[in-house]
This record gives sequence, structure tokens and C-alpha cells, in this order.
Amino acid sequence: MGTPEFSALILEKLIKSSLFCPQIVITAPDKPQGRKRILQPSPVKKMAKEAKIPVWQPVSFKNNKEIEKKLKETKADLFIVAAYGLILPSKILSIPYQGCLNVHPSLLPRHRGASPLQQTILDNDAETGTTLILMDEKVDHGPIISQKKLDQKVESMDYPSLNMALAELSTEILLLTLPQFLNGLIKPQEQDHNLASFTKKIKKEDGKIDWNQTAEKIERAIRAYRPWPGSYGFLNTKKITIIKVELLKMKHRKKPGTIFLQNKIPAVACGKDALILKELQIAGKNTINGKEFVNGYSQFLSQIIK
RNA sequence: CGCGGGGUAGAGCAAUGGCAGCUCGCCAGGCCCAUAACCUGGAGGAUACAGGUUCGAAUCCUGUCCCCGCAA
Repeated sequence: MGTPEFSALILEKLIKSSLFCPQIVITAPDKPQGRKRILQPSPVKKMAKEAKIPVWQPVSFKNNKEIEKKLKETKADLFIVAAYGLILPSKILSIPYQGCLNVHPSLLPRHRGASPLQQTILDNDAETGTTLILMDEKVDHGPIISQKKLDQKVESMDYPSLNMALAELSTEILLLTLPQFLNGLIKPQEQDHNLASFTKKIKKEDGKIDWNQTAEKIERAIRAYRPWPGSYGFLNTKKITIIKVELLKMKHRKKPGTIFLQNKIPAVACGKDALILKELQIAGKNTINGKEFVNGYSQFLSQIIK
């Protein structure tokens, strides 16, 4: 069970490994997407269809006797859940006799919840990784089956690259651990619940840049919130999305949000230090780099992003 | 038919009815120990496509294609 790209990548590798072929794939219902509001299948559904695995898309599991019955009929040994999005009630969790596994892209008990990847970047964690747990009713709360650290530094990564890296790591851990687990060689370890931290679902407004923050913090937010909701501000009435920046350590007395030129390179003043604009986008236009911004939008220089 | 912005020189943008321009890049030459710096000169456009209005259209109208913001 899963929905976004992250889950699709895991599913793909799982299928290719031919060690464990999923019988049924469960994913969120199709949602209208894009400018024309066309119904779009989730990445997981696309992947499953390609592999010709049956797909179920229940709207909810709560009091859903029908799906409960159907799941029981599959006589599945194991459910594997990765970024599915729906909460599974205990009735469902108890269906497979081997239990329900969840892959969570953080080092649990740190960063439980909806946005572990983003929080990892925002907090500039020294290390991160992925955790395989046995699910219980509470979110990301069950005992740990295994855990693996990512050997890349978080500080050089943005959301898409971290997502990719952890999806791969998650596949590795699954393929490595599953046989052992199924043979009863692994004893799940209770999490240290005192150390637990929680992440909340990200809202669109979270992407709005507060230029009073330090440049360092803003830079992290830009990496974490890419591509959604994106880090943005407003120039006049136009939305301007900042896609890529570079930290520029400097003392200044400019008002936070002020655009200025540093050696002909555009930068924005922050509460502390400043950020060099490497890549950005103005509403209705294509993405441009810093140089193109200077060439085409000289009228914005010395203005303040709000 | 969800709302909206846009397609102009290699790139990013101006010009809203009257000879199509700016910054950058490119080419040639110059300056300099040297340079992504500076100076001089130059090339490069059927203004996305098709039709219409007009003495005259990048600009107004109609249709088509493509890109993007919102929304989800």
C-alpha cells in the first residue's frame, strides 16, 4: 500500500527483485489533477498497472466491511505500507498473520508523521535513514524491525534528492530484512517513546518565505519545500518562487527581502546574511537563473520581496 | 468548457495601432602583465502558427498549437 513517487519506487524494485511479488496493490483513489482537472492515477497505480498487478483504491478503511472482507479473502501473509496516506484501523492491521510492515523514511522514533523528509532537512539533521517497523494503531509507533542510516550528508540535499535516496535505501532494507523477518529471525524492538518527535502535514502557507529569518534557515526551507509547496514571496502583486539559492555570508544593514547585486550576481538580504539567487520563477513565466533575472528584470533590483 | 499570465534576435525581458528596442551572449578589433573588467565596431528578427479588421498590426478580433501561475 502506498501512493506517491516514493512508494512507487519501492514497488518497482520489489517487483523487479522477483523475491516477493505483491498480490494486490492498494493506493489512494484517482484525483483530478493538472490545469484541466483531469483524473490522474497515483504513481503507485501507474506502476502496478504496468506490472499487471490488481489495484484497489478504497476511499477509507473506517467501517469499511467490504474492503475488510476482501482483504481477508486474499489470505495475504503480510502487508507492506509505504507513504499510503490513510490510517489503517486495527481490524485491518490484524488481517495478515505475519503482520503489517511500514517503511518510514527517518530514524524513528525521530520524525514520526507526515513530513519526515522535510523536517530532516529543516532541522539539518546530521544523519538520517529509513526504518522498518511493525505497525500498530498509533502513527509510526510500532516496534522497530530494522533501521538503516543513509551515508550521504543531508546538508547537500533537497527534498527530491533525499526522497530518491531514501526510497532506494528503503528498498534495500526491505529486500534485506524481509526474508529474515518472515523466518522469524528478527525480534522487533520497542521504540524509545521518550525520544519521539512528530512532524505535521505541510501546508501551502509553509512555503512563504520569512526573510527575517537567518539566511541559513531560509536556505534549508527552500530545499525542504521543493517542489511543493515551493518557497515563495511577492514582488508587487506577482508571486515569485525561489527555487535554488546559495548562502552568502555577509554583514549588511539592508531590510530583509531586499534584492541587490553582489558582483553582478543577484542576492536577497535576510535577517542574517543573505542568499544568492540561483534559480527562480515568476508567476506565469518559465524558470530562470540569476543572470537571466538581472538581464530581464532590472526593475526589480533594490525592491523588497514580501 | 474551473480562474489567470505568457510565446518578440542564441538567453532573459521592453515596445499596446505608426521605421521592433534593452541587458547578456556571440563575431571582429582595441586596451592591458592579465581578465568573466573596460573601449570601438558588427552580425543576428517573416514578433508561435492560420485567418480577419485597418492606409498601416508584435499590438485589435477569431481559430489552432505550446509554456507557466492559481486551484486540486
